[in-house]
Amino acid sequence: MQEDRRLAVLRAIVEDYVSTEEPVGSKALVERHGLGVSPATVRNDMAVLEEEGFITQPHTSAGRVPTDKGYRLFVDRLTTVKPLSTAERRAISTFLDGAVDLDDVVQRSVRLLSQLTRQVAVVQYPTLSRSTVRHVELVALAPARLLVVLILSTGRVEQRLVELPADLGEEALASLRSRLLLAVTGRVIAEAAAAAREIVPEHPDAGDPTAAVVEVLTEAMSDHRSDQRVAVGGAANLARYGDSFDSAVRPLLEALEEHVVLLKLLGEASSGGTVTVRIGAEGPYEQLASTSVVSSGYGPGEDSLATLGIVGPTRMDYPGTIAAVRAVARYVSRILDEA
Amino acid sequence: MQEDRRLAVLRAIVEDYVSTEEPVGSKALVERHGLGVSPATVRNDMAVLEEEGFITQPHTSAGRVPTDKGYRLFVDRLTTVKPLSTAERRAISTFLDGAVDLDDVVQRSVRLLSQLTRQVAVVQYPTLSRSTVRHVELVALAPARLLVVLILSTGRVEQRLVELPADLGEEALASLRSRLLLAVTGRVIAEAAAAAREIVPEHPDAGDPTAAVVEVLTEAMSDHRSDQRVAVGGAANLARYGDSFDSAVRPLLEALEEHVVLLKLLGEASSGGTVTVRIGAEGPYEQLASTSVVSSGYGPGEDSLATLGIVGPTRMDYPGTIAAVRAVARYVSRILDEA
DNA sequence: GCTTGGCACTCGACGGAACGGAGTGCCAAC
DNA sequence: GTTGGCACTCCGTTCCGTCGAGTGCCAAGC
Repeated sequence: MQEDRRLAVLRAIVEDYVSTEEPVGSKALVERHGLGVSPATVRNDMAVLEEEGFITQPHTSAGRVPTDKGYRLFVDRLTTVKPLSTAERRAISTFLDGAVDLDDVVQRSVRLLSQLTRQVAVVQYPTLSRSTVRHVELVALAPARLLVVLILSTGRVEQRLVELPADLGEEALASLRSRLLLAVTGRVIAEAAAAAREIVPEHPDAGDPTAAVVEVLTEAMSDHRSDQRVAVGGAANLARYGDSFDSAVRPLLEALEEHVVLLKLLGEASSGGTVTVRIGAEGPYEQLASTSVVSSGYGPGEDSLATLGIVGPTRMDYPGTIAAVRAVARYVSRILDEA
Repeated sequence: MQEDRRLAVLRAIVEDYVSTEEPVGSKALVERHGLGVSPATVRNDMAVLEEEGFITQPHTSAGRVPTDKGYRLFVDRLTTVKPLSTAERRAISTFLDGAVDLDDVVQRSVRLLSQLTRQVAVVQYPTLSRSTVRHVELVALAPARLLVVLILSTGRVEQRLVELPADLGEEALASLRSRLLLAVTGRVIAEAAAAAREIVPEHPDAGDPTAAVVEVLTEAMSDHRSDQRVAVGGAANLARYGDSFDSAVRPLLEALEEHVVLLKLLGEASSGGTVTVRIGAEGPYEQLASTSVVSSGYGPGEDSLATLGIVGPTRMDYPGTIAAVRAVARYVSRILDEA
């Protein structure tokens, strides 16, 4: 079937271009891959592939380069699963097993991902929104100064300082604490926030602390700032771009500073451990038209609490990258499961 | 005095080279600065300056470029204090006053510094070592699972999970908590850790939690990992390097990933708000021979808890950068003072 | 004793011409 | 449908030649 061979040619072009970074010509293609046909035949196939928009030539009489559409087809239909090497597997487990807390897990994941893929890695901190409240603690730092500590099922701890309108006695504190606990523990934060707002002062007077504490607590729960935290690593890998500096590296470096942008790039946490690939101009930012994003949701159980992934040039080793992202996402999920 | 004029020439060379990025010649120099002498005279001065090692020419018959030694002299003796514009002052206060907690202060400082100086900014999180323990809280998450929360005078909160050998009753928990508080609150962490280690189990048996808790707590106190946390921002400014990519940007990007390296670069926190400038090869890393570091200690009161600063090319606007770093360090210190 | 104008010289940057090579498209033959 | 042949197209490189900024030196001037 010519159709099959054309796809084989496309695959070969993608693979060659990814490894050599140079437009690939018909002759080299036949030599490096055992296609069993002559360069002329490949040229015919290439002409068709170009007509269909899967490849282009940078200029007449140069080799061919895959287009976004070409990469898309390659990723969707031509990718053969590339199992990680045992060395890589071992690297993942030794790297991540040493983590001491959530923060550390995220930090290590970023580092690991960037080293495995040799790309810029981005890991979103687990979102608050779907997590539950494990505990609330009120700590009196001074008579009229309270530290509110909120502990979530993901292991994240948020703390806020509250200045009270008046001094607070031991028993008032204990009472407030127990009522708070009753209202919020075990609940998903959205519900917990609602329940907290239901709490009314026991002795409504000017000095009652309830309102102040509840306000701070619900504010901490719905604080979207914490939803948007991400860790970034491996920016040094950008140095490999070398050429195409202004067009590719500069906007990417800028994007890396804007965590909001990064989150949008990573996209919705695809549930169930599926890896999402967004190629070039498919993404929402014009300036990042020559970068691709490979991302996956992660989280304990079946849930996807957050997303992690890498950002790199459209010309990247998709099979290897996808395998690495998937493996890390799974491993991190497992760690969160255990915790 | 010719000596004075020579210094004026050096200053002019530095200023011109910093703003134009090109070797500066005698003629252009006389034109742009009102030196009141002829190019030929300037050439003679330049020859002397070159002989003394303050400037070089990239190649014969090109203009002159300052050497590290030249920048050093410029910074030490020729810098006129350059007050910040009111816009900049306002930017600093509006930017930093909105901070909600320590983490936020650090994040905002990095951002602010990188925007003010248009360089890569680095801010070290306040060190634990000189801070005191404000509070310790033990939270029973489950009968045999304890969350240890350590609150320090800098506002930093460290938390650790402890698995206990056996279940723990209410009163045993309360007793342990109060004994801990007595031992550690108000003390500098080194002393606090020592005091904590003195605590012996009340009822020494296999199930006693004291040992486990104390171990985790002292470990958290002496954890140097937290000493070494830094925030980095403004890497996008590296894009302005453009030329000299491999020689300058790549090693710097790599250094930015290695927080240990960054800390070494920032150097000892110079106390008392003095700004330290390390120029080119004066630094400890060969690969960063063409970058300079401008840093300052900061912290509440007279202490320097940590360091902040910027990293940039040796060819930078030293007066402006020094002013910005100093201003930010002072402002951050003031904020920490108030907290 | 500096300072200055003059002058020959150096060397990189820039631009155009020539060349080689990789790659293509097309066509006729199989 | 495949293949070999062939003319053609450009790109990248190299090789000048020119231009100009800048220098160093020297002799004259203040």
